[in-house]
Amino acid sequence: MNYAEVAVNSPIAQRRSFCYSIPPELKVEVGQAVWAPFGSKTLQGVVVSISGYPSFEITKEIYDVITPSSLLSSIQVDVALWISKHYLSPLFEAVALMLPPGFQRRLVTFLQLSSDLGDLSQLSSDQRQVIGLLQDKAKINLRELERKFGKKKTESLTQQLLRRRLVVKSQQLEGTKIKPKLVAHLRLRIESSEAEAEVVRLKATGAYKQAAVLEFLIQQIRPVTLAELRKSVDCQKGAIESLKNRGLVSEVEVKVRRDPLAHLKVVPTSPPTLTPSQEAAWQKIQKHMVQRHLNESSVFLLHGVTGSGKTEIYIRALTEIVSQGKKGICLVPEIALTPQTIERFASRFQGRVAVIHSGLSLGEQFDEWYRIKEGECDVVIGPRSALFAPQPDLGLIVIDEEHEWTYKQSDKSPRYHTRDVAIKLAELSDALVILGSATPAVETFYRAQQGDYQLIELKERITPYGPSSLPEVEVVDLKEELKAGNRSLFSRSLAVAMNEALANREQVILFLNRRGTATFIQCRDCGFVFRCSRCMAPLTYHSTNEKLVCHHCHYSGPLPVECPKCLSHSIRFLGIGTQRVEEEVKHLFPQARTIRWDRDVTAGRRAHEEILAKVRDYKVDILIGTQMVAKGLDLPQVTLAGVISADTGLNLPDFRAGERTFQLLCQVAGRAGRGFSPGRVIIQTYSPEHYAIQAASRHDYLGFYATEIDYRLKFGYPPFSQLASLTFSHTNEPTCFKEVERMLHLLAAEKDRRGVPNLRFIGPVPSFVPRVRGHYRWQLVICGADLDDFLADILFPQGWVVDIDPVGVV
DNA sequence: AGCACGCCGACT
DNA sequence: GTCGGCGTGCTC
Repeated sequence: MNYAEVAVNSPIAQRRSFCYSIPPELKVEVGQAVWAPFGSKTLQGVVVSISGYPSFEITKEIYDVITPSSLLSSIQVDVALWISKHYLSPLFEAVALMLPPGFQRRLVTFLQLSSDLGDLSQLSSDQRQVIGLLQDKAKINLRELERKFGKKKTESLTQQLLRRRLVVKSQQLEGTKIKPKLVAHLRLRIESSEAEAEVVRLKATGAYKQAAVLEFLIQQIRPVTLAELRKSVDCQKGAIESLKNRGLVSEVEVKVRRDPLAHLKVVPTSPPTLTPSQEAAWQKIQKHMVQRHLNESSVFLLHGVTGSGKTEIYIRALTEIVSQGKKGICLVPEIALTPQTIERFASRFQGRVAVIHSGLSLGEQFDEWYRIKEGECDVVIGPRSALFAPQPDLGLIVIDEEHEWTYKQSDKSPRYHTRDVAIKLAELSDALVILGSATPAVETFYRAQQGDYQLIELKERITPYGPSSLPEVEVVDLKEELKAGNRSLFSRSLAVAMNEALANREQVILFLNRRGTATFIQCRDCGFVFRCSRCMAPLTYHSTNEKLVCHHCHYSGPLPVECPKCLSHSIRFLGIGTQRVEEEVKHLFPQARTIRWDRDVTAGRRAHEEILAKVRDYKVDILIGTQMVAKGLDLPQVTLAGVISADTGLNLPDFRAGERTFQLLCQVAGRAGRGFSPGRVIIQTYSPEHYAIQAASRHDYLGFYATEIDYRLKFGYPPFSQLASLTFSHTNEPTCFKEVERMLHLLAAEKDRRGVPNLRFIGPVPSFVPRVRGHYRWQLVICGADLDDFLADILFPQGWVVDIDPVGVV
């Protein structure tokens, strides 16, 4: 008898697997999806290991397999186990990252009348109503009753009726959400020689249309769709019908692939010639790819400024791995997953590219998943989730813009970091990793300096017009502007530069860092800040509908006329939004055509594309936007980039604030001057002496890194330690605080008991957003050398969110 | 999350 | 006495 360790889809299973015996008639392997009895239900699960001995005294039998073969490779299973262990996430959630789209199906509970209806007297009116409903419908979904009576009420009602044996419960599996797409195709039902004879006969009787259809089908090797037929043959439905009726052709349902790239016009391109600096970088990587040296790291950090041609190196490396009979995954930030990027890869790996992103329909995702699993894709390209594509024979993982914070999944469990999981996956697959960035994360660069990764520099910047230097950056001190009596959003330098650019018919980007407190509203007299009553987050003013909006819970309310605290009417919009900037631009430069690019404007799916096209086609002079404009845009005509205020991000209570600001400013600086004319960048700030701003103005990554790493060492922050953020949320604030205190004492006691050195606790403090949807949030941060072992046995009750290696506000 | 078991109040 | 309330504990 064999036994399987199964990760079951139950919230109580948490980080454990459960042991089941494998009935002899079932063929079960690691990575396979199975139905397993669990308590009173049957749940979906995935086999994580198989052994000849049970790990539990009383085991139940696996009920059935869900799929005939494995869905996850054994390497993927190992990665899931690692994710669950390292990020303290439920095992099934880690496994679920790698399951095909739409895999998870729930059990639906139904209620129906029992066969012998007993005593119906002495029932309450609600109970009688339920019986009445069941008499009408025979079977009723418990969810429907919940909608009618509410959750609590339904529970007691059903329990009463069940106990009286008036009704019985039954469970049924929710229908599949996705099916392979079937399309009607036409094919010949007779031999082609017979069909030829038929054509002659049809023509003789004057049925030219039918004859034409038949002639067309004779030439086809495989069944064709009606649409394909109509492209070549002009025919009506009647002609096809009569051919079908006479048994000459038949209609068959053929499985077709929903192809997300179908609309792209992909022209095959040949590799461009590399610049000398690209060539040098590529030689180093290629040498390692062709002949691996065991003492050299298989992780590369490709450090190259914006526009230095990193993408071409990725493509060369992917091509090389494909030529070795292996496959690759290329991860890009979601925002960079534009049609241009996809086209570029698609044209180099003709028909062998799979794209995964949130914009795809579930059906498209499903089809891509199985196409990848079948080994039909040399390269999978997508955002962080593409790392879990079922790519067989994985040889290379590329992570572009490695420092991007969106590579960390923070909003839901598992709270994994794509870079760290990718390195783990590569290690288990014996694959290579290329991390690329103009501004590598401090942790990454540190590891490269330590020799854990191979550092490859790409120094030269190239544009479509040849090599170019980085734009000249001017830092403007806003304190000086105030002294000079300039109260406008634009410093004198920026205003002059904008005027010049507009006069030369050149384009301008205005960048706004809107994180933190950029758009709040304050009373001028008493300093009262308008906040959301549910979340305590500062409210944002939207001039389009003259309303205040909470960006956390989407509360929306009218604009107040007076301060609720001091009744003053001097209410002022502090901080700046893109709307405010646009208004001021329109006021100062009435002739300029402006466009805003932020989350509010780009609600639609194609909005990004439309805005980009407008800028490309010179329909716009000034582009105003938030973080989004800084990322991945290649707009050759832009010669001036202005940062309205570099400070907002600097003042966040986060040890990475400096790093984040530096990265953003470098990205903005990289936007200007990618074309013909040299670019120019103006950074406005109240702290011009700050090292992040100074270094960014000199395009000096190494200078920034040197200062930053000293600071990290001095305060014991990563990479010299590991962090974990523990957040507890509760509707009652004292309860919330007490629980966090309790946890702190528990952890401190555990630290002493085990004698763990170099472990410190920060907090308890209210979270950066102290209240969300009526829940108070308190936070505890742990900083230590190795948190995996320390946290492994700590029990976190309901309401705790544990984020290992967090990014963002810590 | 559900469902069992188990221990106390309002009834036949 | 019993029916039925919901507190505690378990699910391979």
